[in-house]
Amino acid sequence: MVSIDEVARAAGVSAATVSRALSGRGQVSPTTRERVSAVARELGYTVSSAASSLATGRTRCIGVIVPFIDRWFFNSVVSGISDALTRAGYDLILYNVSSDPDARRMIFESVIHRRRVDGMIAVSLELAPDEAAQLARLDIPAIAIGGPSENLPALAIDDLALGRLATDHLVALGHRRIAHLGGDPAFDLDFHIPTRRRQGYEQSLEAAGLPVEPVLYAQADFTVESGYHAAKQLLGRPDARMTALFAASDEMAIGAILAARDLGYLVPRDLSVVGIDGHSLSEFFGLTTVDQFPTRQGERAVEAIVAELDGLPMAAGELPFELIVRSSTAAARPAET
Amino acid sequence: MVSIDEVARAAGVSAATVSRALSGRGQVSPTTRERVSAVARELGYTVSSAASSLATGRTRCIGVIVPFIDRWFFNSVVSGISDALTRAGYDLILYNVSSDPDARRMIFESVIHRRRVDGMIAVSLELAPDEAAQLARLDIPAIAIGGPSENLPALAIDDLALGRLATDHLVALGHRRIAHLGGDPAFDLDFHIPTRRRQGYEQSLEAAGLPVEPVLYAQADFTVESGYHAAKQLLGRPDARMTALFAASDEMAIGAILAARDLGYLVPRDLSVVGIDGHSLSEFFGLTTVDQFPTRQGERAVEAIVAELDGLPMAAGELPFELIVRSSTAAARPAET
DNA sequence: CTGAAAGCGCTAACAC
DNA sequence: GTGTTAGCGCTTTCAG
Repeated sequence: MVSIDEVARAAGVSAATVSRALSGRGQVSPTTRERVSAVARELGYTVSSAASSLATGRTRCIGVIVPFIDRWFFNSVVSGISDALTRAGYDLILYNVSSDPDARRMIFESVIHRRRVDGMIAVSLELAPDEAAQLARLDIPAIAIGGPSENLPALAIDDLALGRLATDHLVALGHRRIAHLGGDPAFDLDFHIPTRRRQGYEQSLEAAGLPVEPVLYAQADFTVESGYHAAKQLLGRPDARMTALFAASDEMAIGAILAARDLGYLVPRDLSVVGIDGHSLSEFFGLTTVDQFPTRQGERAVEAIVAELDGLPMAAGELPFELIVRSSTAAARPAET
Repeated sequence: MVSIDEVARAAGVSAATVSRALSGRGQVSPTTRERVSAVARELGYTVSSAASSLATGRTRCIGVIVPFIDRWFFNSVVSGISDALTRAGYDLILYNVSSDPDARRMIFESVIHRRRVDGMIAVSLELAPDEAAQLARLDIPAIAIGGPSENLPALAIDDLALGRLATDHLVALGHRRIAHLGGDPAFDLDFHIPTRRRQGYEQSLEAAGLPVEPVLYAQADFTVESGYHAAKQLLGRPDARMTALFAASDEMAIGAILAARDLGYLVPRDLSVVGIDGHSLSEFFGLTTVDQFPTRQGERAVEAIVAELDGLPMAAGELPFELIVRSSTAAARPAET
């Protein structure tokens, strides 16, 4: 591997000049810069990140912690993060804490402490107080995506408003018996997303003067399959008689659409369905959804971290979302209202 | 940040001893090791990866290059890689070359040259000769997942055999008119996967003495949506009259199942459908598929790289696959054979 | 078994 | 503008 000294010798300058010429920091005459660049290119020289990091204290790496990498929402966010980091000239170290709790502890206790990253992004991960403390000890900028966090500045999505918007849409269409497919609150690590969306649903009903009925509520685990089964249960209850359903995720909503079909119900004639996410499959299924632009969320997080690293104030804040109306929702039929 | 010297001073030994005690390399008396560990823990000391890398020449990082991170197959592989690397004590740097060609060039020309990684895994990425050359110049172990590569040792999946197995299954069920949903060969970057699977399909037909008919072939882009549309076209052709369909990906197969349903066909009574992948949704749809265990593929790649880094010979080789029969395929009805 | 000392390859003051 | 000189924090001979 060719070192900076070889380049320096070949270009007839000192190592310091090579460093300045190539990094753009400090003054170098255009001629020298040109010559040094040429020599470096010719020799195939690239700085050693280790040496550079050691000297500067910067690694030009950002760590990203996710609970899963094989779920749509998370890999969409990571995709946005990845593109934004590449553009900003940073590498991305992926910490996937999913599998086992031991791995998670390891990561927080030692891995991230090797000072390998200049900043951290935690995606939909509610940190335990001691984990947040570990992060804080690193003394690098860190930001959470996915909900207000007590221990970290965050790009928060207002899940309450999301749930309210989705339900308001159904209410506005004249539906009075609106079911909700939520998540298991025990599985509520991720910023209480299921709970918040459910509360939004309830607020919307109450605002419309509609009762919140337990018979109109079912739990699933955010997947298509679980949504399918839960929706089938709901649709099968003789006492439910809903005309609309709000699922806390698009995947569950898709499951619900498939369940309705299998039971012989027509969507949206017999059942209006709305989801949350903006999942890549939602358009195909004609699903009305509240898009939360996960890729954009990742980009926003990168912007915030990079700004902070550049000495600007970290811009936390709210994340945008938008109701996308497609063909899975329609006005309640007069006979049923 | 506490340094090795502070630990050394606090423990009353030299920095060298601290290094030996903590790394496990070299001889240290049990007593000293114990004391040093205690002090280190107490002070919250962790080695600086930059300093360590500079001194040893090892980064304990593996680079992973993927064309997409937001597609099921790739994030499944990455998930496997990530878990295996965590277990092996390596960090994972993710290079997502999807977005734009400029980014791709950048990554190959300079990013990976900063010697930030000890090894590289390229997932389903056919490298251009110059890209492979860039990689080779790094002089670190590299391995490709996804098909035989001319420029890189590879964990290859035998896509020909995959296509043959899927088709053989349909043939064995007595089907004579078997359609194929393939991928766009122009989109064939990824080791000619669509082409190979199609060839396997054709081989199987020929072995069974069946003709290869263009009318039974359609192209899509591996997604549910494209599979849906292509299958609908195929099923609508008056001259096709197929009783079975082999799709080159599970997502397309799922699209085909949905298309058949929408046309009023019953799966598998009117149409048997088989896919390839072992997609997480395939079980839900009762899809018969050839599972290619992507998570396992990632693990295998890590094993190979780590072995090579430990001085053992790199174990390239073939990847396993398995036919999983579910409810989307059934024997051809006698009347139709 | 332990310590001293020489670097790993680069950057950042500080001179000139 | 450019070179000199110290390190950055760790590992690893080499002595003892």
